[in-house]
Amino acid sequence: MSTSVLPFWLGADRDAMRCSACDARALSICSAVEDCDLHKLATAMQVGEAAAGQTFIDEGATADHFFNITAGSAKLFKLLPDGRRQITGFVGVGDFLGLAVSESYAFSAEALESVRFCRFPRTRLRTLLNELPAMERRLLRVASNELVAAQEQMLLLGCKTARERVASFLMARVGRLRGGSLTAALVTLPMTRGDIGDYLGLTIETVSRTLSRLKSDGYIAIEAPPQIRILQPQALRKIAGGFA
Amino acid sequence: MSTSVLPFWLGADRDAMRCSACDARALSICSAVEDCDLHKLATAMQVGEAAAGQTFIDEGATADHFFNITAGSAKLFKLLPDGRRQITGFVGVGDFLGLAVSESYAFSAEALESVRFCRFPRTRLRTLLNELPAMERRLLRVASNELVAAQEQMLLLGCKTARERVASFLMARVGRLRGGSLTAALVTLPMTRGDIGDYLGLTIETVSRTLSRLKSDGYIAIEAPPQIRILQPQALRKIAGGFA
DNA sequence: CGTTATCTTGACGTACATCAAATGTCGTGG
DNA sequence: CCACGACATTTGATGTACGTCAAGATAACG
Repeated sequence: MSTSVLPFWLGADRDAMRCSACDARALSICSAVEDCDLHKLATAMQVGEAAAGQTFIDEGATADHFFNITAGSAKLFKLLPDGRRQITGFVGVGDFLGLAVSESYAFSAEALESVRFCRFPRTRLRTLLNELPAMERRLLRVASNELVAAQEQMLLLGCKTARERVASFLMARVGRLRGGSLTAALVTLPMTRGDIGDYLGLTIETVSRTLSRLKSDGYIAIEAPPQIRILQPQALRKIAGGFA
Repeated sequence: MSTSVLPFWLGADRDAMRCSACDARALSICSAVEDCDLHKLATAMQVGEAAAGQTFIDEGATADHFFNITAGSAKLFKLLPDGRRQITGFVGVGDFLGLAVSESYAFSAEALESVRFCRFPRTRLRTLLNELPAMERRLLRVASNELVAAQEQMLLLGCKTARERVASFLMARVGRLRGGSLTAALVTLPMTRGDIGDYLGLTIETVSRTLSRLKSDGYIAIEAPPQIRILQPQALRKIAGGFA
């Protein structure tokens, strides 16, 4: 159901300019790299893309690359033998994938919308990090932040009610847009209800029902899909935090 | 309910020998530091301890130290306002705490058995890492491994049944002892059923019932507490993996 | 050896899952 | 532009795994 190699490679190995013009640079770990060092990155990397729905990292496969998303978004997930799925996160422009130290990838990645990325062979990364200590520092920061997010997600999965989970999910989406404004906000949900369910440890139906309930309670409004308007961010924040 | 400062400090700032004689050194990030550089660690660190049941890191408090466990074990957890608790992990000798980049700790830590540790001011760690790049590399490895473990735990909390969760927990305990032998193994559970429950997203009663069931099914034997004998590791591994 | 916390076991309740069907949405081709 | 089919979403009816409540049993402790 999921093995897939990339459709084609946009060979850009020797195009050092590519990095300096990259949309994602300001957001990604590459921002830790000085202009004059960019060629070291550019020569090691390959650019690729995956169409919506395509799996471009396979859990269990040999982990020979690190990925950096430059366009689009994707979902990361783990599977059980009978098909049960846990989505461990959604990633977008600037996000970094494949930190795992082990031999194989710990999760699969599938494009939500068409995704572009650049990837580095793991073999070269070790030497690359030695040459670019700022990048290593940045990686450590990224990993630490992800660890905090993972712990927050454990709290959600282990303790929270369906209502609190959905509220948490929506508020996390608001937070990633701007600094949690107190007024109404519009969030985009590029993933399906099924994806949200597998991320929150709920079923499609429960996600749908819970959203309907939040709507009828006046907390949110469902706009032209895939958008949702947060009508009462502060109240929703309280629900998400487990106060209600 | 939990604020607590350490009872006393075993002042050892100028004792550079302490590190080279440390029990935990081989297991911890300190193993990445050469003997000749140990004094850099020793001068920055403080040694402390916490009695069983004592909270020595408070979620939300200003995160001004990094911790390294040198003896004993502890549980890490997050709380919701109404007291619901998610234990995010158990740590032991050699484990490292406080990677969070933010201003405050993302979790609390409470000693299971009497704990000894050394801690480093966050302010000094930045310069310490610059002087000791091997330590930074090691930290990145540690963080990456924890990230993989966290994703595995999300799979557990989001997808697995009570039976699968408890089996996973037991097998993880076996794995940390030796390389998952195929014969019977003895595991020690220094935490209460309540702790296990809060770690697995279950109640005390469900943990107890599930253990009883695994016992009556012949998978495990309950020895003199706090020990459990794994009678059928391979079968339990399958249950943990979601095959049963 | 009493006191208290932890663990086990049972009876019952419930939040969410499952099953099922109606409704809505989108892409495709006539 | 509209008709059609495939799929996502919503909504309802029912089932169940696990939570809650309660009572003993066992172990830890001074």
